[in-house]
Amino acid sequence: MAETRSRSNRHAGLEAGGILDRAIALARDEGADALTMRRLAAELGVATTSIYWHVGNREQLLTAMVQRHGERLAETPITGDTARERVLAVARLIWEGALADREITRLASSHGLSSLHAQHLELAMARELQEAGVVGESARDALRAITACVGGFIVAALLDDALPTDHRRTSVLAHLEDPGLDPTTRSALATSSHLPSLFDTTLQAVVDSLVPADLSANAYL
Amino acid sequence: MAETRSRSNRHAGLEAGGILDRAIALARDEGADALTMRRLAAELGVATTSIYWHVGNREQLLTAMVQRHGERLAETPITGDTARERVLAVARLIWEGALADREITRLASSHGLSSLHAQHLELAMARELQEAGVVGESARDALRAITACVGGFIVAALLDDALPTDHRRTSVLAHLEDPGLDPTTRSALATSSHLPSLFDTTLQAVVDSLVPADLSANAYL
DNA sequence: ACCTGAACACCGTTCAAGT
DNA sequence: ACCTGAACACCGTTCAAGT
Repeated sequence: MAETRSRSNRHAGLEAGGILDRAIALARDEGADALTMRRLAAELGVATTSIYWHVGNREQLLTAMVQRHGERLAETPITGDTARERVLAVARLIWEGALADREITRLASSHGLSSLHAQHLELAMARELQEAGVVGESARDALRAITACVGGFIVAALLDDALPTDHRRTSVLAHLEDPGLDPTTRSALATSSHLPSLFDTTLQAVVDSLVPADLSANAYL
Repeated sequence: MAETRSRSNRHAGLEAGGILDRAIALARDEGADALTMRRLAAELGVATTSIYWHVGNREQLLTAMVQRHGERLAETPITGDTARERVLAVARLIWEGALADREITRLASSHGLSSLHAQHLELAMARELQEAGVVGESARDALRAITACVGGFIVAALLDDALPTDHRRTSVLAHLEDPGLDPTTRSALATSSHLPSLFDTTLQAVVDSLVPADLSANAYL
């Protein structure tokens, strides 16, 4: 589909890294569904089976892609004055990173690879939690709860742009007849929330309930 | 695979409802992946193409399945003394319902049908929010935030039993070398959280941040 | 070591044809 | 109106064979 391929590719110069980058680009540009073994091979100008030699089967390909993409997400530095703020900042980074490359996120989430995708950012969050005085099982639980909520908001956001100006609107609830439901609520359900700010206030509440307030507010001084 | 089929099925007595129930049972018993058009047809003792006549293509089949299953989930009565408690009770119902038939939930979530799945329970939550004095855009946002977090916990729980005693443990974080990370945290990360209680405390915090405390505590008196 | 084409066992979907 | 079989255009994967 993209490159011309010489009749006999005795040594095509393929390497795992290049294949993964092509796969990531293909999924990002043409959608997660476009990433088939055959299509990717065509994009690389190579026989389908060559991919198997370098990166293995489809599941292994997806895993390596998500892993690679996730490492890049964790390169952004974390800002914030208190450790508590930095915990929230990492949550925001996971959210923004996932939404920046939605197709990769979609791929990860539909194959149970979301935690692998956010792996490195979760480690950063573990460090900030520790700075905030949360360690051991509390840290594990806090991490689990925060990332669960972040993940939930991410899939909510992905669903929102899946049905853009579709008839069955943002909330399926909108057209479910119900007496007794306040008419202002009813009409509000037909509109969409501003997810980024809703994300912020909600995650704030979750973090506040899990990490103690002051303690190490100035741990760096 | 299941029934014998008479050579000429001039009138097999198929109806949409029966097909959907079979499909739900098949997915629940043999896993979401087992639900193919061909397999379902075999289960019904009918030609593959018959399904298309009654319920349409695969996407329409899945939508109708999830819809039907979701209606049944909403039959459980909601308990709780205050409206606030009942909001939380509905959240727990969504969580428990999703986990009771994981394969259906998996099917719904991987096809962007989660909100359709929880549709009726979300309506119930909207009613309880209203009882708690939350209406209009606040209700819409509260609903959105709560269901996002609930959804996040659900996929977290689904992932947990996807890798049961696998080597790459509950948290992929466990084997990510990091100096500076507290050893108690490090070893805690290799164990799994008790999700049900973590769900409760977290959702409690989310609900508390979104619905006012007293107001209609005894709205029923 | 690296890459190929052929082949296998699946998919979802369409459609003309039967009763 | 309801149901069928054949056919089409895809999949992922294996494997013997080439260089």
